Amino acid sequence: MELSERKKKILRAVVESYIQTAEPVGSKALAELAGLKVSSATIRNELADLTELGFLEQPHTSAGRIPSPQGYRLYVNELMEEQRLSLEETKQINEALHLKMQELDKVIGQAGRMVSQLTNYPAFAMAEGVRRLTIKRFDLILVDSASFIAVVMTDSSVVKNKLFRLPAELSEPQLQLLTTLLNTAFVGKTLDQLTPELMRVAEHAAGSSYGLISLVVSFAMEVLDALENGAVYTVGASHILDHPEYQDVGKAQKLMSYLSEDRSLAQALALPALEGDDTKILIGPENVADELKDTSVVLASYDIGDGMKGVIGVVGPTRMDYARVAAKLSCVADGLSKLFGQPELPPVTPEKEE
Amino acid sequence: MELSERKKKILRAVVESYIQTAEPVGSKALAELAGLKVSSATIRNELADLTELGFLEQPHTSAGRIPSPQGYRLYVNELMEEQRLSLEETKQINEALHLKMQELDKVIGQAGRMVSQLTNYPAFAMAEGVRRLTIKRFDLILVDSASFIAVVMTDSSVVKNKLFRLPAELSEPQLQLLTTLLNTAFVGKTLDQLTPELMRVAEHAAGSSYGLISLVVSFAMEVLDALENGAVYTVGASHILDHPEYQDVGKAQKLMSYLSEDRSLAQALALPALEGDDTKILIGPENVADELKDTSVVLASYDIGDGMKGVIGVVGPTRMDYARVAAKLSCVADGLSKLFGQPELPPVTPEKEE
DNA sequence: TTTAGCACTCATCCTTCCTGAGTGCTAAAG
DNA sequence: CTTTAGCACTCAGGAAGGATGAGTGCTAAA
Repeated sequence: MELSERKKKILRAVVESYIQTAEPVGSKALAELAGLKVSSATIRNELADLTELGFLEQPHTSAGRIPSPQGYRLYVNELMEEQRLSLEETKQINEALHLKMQELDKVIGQAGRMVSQLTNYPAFAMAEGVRRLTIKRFDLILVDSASFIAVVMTDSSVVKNKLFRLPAELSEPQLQLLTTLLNTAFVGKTLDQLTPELMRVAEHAAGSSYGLISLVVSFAMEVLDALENGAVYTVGASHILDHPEYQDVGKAQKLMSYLSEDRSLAQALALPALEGDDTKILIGPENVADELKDTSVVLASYDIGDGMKGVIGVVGPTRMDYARVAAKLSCVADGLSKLFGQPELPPVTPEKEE
Repeated sequence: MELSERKKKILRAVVESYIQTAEPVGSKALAELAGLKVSSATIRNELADLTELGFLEQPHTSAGRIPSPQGYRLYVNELMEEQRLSLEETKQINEALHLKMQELDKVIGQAGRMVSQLTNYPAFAMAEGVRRLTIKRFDLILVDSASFIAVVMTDSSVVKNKLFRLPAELSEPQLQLLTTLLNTAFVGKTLDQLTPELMRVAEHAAGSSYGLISLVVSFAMEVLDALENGAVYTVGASHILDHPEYQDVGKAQKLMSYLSEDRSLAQALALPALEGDDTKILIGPENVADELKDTSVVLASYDIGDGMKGVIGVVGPTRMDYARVAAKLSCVADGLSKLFGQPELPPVTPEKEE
């Protein structure tokens, strides 16, 4: 059943007023606000209908109405005006993106940080490996005679490194040998293909090198594992205290500690994120995780390339400025996609001196 | 003027009880608790003296006493029993340290995370460069024909990398040339020595390579800059909500947002951290930063080697379990110092398979 | 110097009351 | 059939007024 035009207009007014003020909205206020030329009594009748249909709720008999999750859903789907960011803002975001994106594996975290700053909500960011990753290359760099750094690069172009110290001297040629060995024996293998047997064989070929091969390969395995199981970052959790729905410290604490459990957050949001491809909005009970049943989540995903997908999102009370958040989020996601998709020219700014 | 033995005993009892319960302590409770064979009236007299001397405070006339910052100070300096961690605990911490310490530049952050988990307070971690850093080595790794990764290693053995994309093809030999050029022209230079002129000269020697030299060197400069100006990490800010002194959301929010301003935190704590070398305790108003005037900070520093010093610490209400926190903190700091100071043998555990 | 006793203070809790925003319903008007 | 005015009703939230009890300071006796 379709709602009448007038009902929609009223519902929209309720949602938007409530988003702004966090106070239940009454019939009188609506009569002025909604731009309808009817009396508050008429509005009351309509409100009663909307409540019965499940789009609005009443905190108590003598209070105004607030949107129910269903109400928000309708609003988001049909009533909400897509917010356009000004060119100015878009530009700012993109500049910030270019500036901040340093190391590839930190992109995810930075993206989260940015989104949180932009929206004033807690944000999270994660990456989902769609395919199995492999090691693309090993480099061993001598630091001094007793230590070296292993640099491991995956086929998704993430580079990680670790310092190893050794009880005995190590010469450049030895290291060269090891590097070659590593590169021939282990490159192109997925995590499961890096078996202990393989390591034993390589170890043997290397002769007596204190089990270095195993050490480095174990490190590589950890790297692959971490990447495939998608690290999650949450940023700006303290922003939830900005919103009146979390004036109750107990509530705030519950949500916060849930947000800092990166694992569960990832599980709860991985699926929805990968379905659609534009921004996705999950309102209150639509979330699978119990802890999120009365919060909303706005997600956007972007392509990192090489079968990796990044997901960024925002968590907040159901009373969230969906239009604004969605706009910003999709701007960031777009920016990131472009950042990964297209070659980065030496930027126009000629030379940065400070 | 020295306090009498009995006064000290009472002060200590007040502090310890208050640390546990967060409730003002009354004379009657103390009479039983403090193990003194005197009546509550006597205690009352002593309490009155201690209050007059400034070691205790009264929230209001008919409440018990709570320690003043001065009281905590005396407690920490003279009365507190150094807490020893059990061997079990020490071992656990050290194991966790070894397990978690992956990439060198992430050590700092991880250390903070650990401390926060261990103490249930928000923690921060930072590194202070005592001397100027230089680049030790450049590596350029070809990803595909249109992009490469620059790996930069500083003389403090931190390795950072960044992906560069290019409008045109790039061959392995070209990259080799660039690498050599970078390594001859820029290695061993401090940040200020990497002048634009130097870059122009090198650029010229490289011929037409789209200004790649500048790009890579700029990246290196950013790395040096970031390292020297000590990144700060704060972790577990949400823990402050665990403590009753922050039931007031306004207060909690203020502290939280201060904690997330990494810069100011670093400034406020860099100095004290570098002075002493064991753990250092700053109580309430002893902090320079206004925002920390009614919180306490416990700090420990450790040597990263190569002129870098790491600082970890914990922030909490003045009513903090100083003994416990200090013990854990110094255990972690010791562990880290050892980790950096001594060669890491291939650990005893023969082979980790999961 | 210590202790018992007593009057006093004051945060906290509970109850009660009041106010006002907002409702639902009814009956008249359009 | 829809809209409106009017009115009785509900109920959260704040203000005001005790009552409670933990804890104090002081005094006078041991």
